[in-house]
Amino acid sequence: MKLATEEFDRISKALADPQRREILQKLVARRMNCSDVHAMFNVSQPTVSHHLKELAIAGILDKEKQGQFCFYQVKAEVLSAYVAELQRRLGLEAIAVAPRMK
Amino acid sequence: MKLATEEFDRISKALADPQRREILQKLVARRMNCSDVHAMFNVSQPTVSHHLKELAIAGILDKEKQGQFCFYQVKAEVLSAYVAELQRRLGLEAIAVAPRMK
DNA sequence: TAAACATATCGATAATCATCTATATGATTT
DNA sequence: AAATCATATAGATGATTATCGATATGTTTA
Repeated sequence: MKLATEEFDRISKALADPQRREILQKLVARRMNCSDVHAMFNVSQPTVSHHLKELAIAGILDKEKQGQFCFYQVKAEVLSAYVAELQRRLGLEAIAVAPRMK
Repeated sequence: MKLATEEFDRISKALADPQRREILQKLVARRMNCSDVHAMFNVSQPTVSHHLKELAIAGILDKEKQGQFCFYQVKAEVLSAYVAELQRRLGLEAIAVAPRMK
């Protein structure tokens, strides 16, 4: 999966706010709805909703409506693609460690 | 090398501005002084100076004064540590990373 | 159907920040 | 010593944004 520069920059921005980063980390652990997230932090419900929207727009969260609830979960492929692209731009090479022959 | 949360967040912010990210990418390719960088972009010299300072404060650039010139170069270990920490926080499989040979 | 609940949107505000011009500081050169 | 060059700082401005309270919208339950 290849990220365009605008997508890459959007994700970088989404990760740059500490509150939003913390929310994202909670969602890495498990899929949650908005009030679940809200219960974990000391910010208002609209603020949580806003951050979730930003993360979703950046493409790193999936939004799934179930009745009155709205579940969010991380899109691991996008996160992986982001990190890979970041490594490429920073000149860091991923070293694949080959299993030793026996 | 282990990054504290404040250092991690500072780096995330430093990477979040596209102009600053582009400057950083140029410095990944080679060590440069301020006017070299300035010559590559359409922003004023003070703006370049500001971005270089932010990157240095974040700990991802090394600043070395040589006479009237001031050379900046990336600190690959810090970038590696950042990416590793990012992967950890995003729940991505940590793979070994190393600075590219030059 | 009315009340309660979950989430999103609106509009406002304060803080942050990217950028500029002008200028200061310090080093080299003539 | 004066002029020139490299970089940093000061101060201002406009844009972005994190946050809030109030409210709208849509869903479930009593």
